[in-house]
Amino acid sequence: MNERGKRMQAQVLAVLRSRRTPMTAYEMLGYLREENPRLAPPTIYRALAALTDRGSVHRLESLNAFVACRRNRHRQAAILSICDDCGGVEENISADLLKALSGIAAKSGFAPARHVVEIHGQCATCDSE
Amino acid sequence: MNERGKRMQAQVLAVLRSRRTPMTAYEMLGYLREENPRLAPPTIYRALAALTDRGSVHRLESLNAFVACRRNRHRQAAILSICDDCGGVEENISADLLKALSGIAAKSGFAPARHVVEIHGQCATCDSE
DNA sequence: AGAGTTATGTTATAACTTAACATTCTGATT
DNA sequence: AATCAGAATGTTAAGTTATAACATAACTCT
Repeated sequence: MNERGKRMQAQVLAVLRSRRTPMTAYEMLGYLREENPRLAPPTIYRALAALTDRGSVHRLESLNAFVACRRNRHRQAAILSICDDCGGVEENISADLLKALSGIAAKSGFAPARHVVEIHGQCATCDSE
Repeated sequence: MNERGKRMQAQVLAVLRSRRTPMTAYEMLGYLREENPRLAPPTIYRALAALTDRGSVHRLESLNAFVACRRNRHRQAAILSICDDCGGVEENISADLLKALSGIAAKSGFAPARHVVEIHGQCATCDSE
């Protein structure tokens, strides 16, 4: 990846970080177009692919949306708790749980490569309202 | 739900069951249109919504696709192992693991309501090839 | 500066999903 | 059996999410 690539990824990441709730690619596109009106979806998706590969961004499969990682540098899959009321996302890491999940899949010989763990519900704040 | 609704859901479920790999809504639509050419997406999506509510069908969030449930009548979330080579999906149930996941989320006061657990990788057959 | 690589720009379209309202079917009631 | 309310599908249209394919521009290295 070259300087230019990093710049684009940094911009996308900055937009994502400016919010604590998930954004869709098209929402990001909206923001970034204020500065660069010619920006097109593929560019965003390419930056997002790089960022998620790197672990700086998590893709929320059950929302088709993205959040910035708040616990940088963990290389494992995160357990993402998604508040269906406020949209907030909490990130948890648990090597043990991931291992347990892999174990269950592996009982039949399955070789796990990537985990998707998302929990929908209400965050502490919304739950107490 | 009335007789008519059941019929449509049964048809959709039958199509899904005829395959052991996931199908998208449009693939199902393709099949069902052979008999009923006027069938439109909303009808499929409505049937799928009912079937997933009921637990007869699982939605694969990370694929935007659906599979028939092979272990009927479990009310808990399934742990779905998805083979990225052959597309096969294995279903596992583990109340303990789900509870452990909920526990992790609950540490911060999060109230879990629905779990999404999908594991990508290679099934035993594909892994040994 | 020039060659080769890599990323973005651009256009177009594919793939997935739902909104909104019309119509038809169903099942209960009289 | 005729009517009617409710519930589901039919239909049209559009919204949303994602990618293919090729052109162009930027970057890196020598």
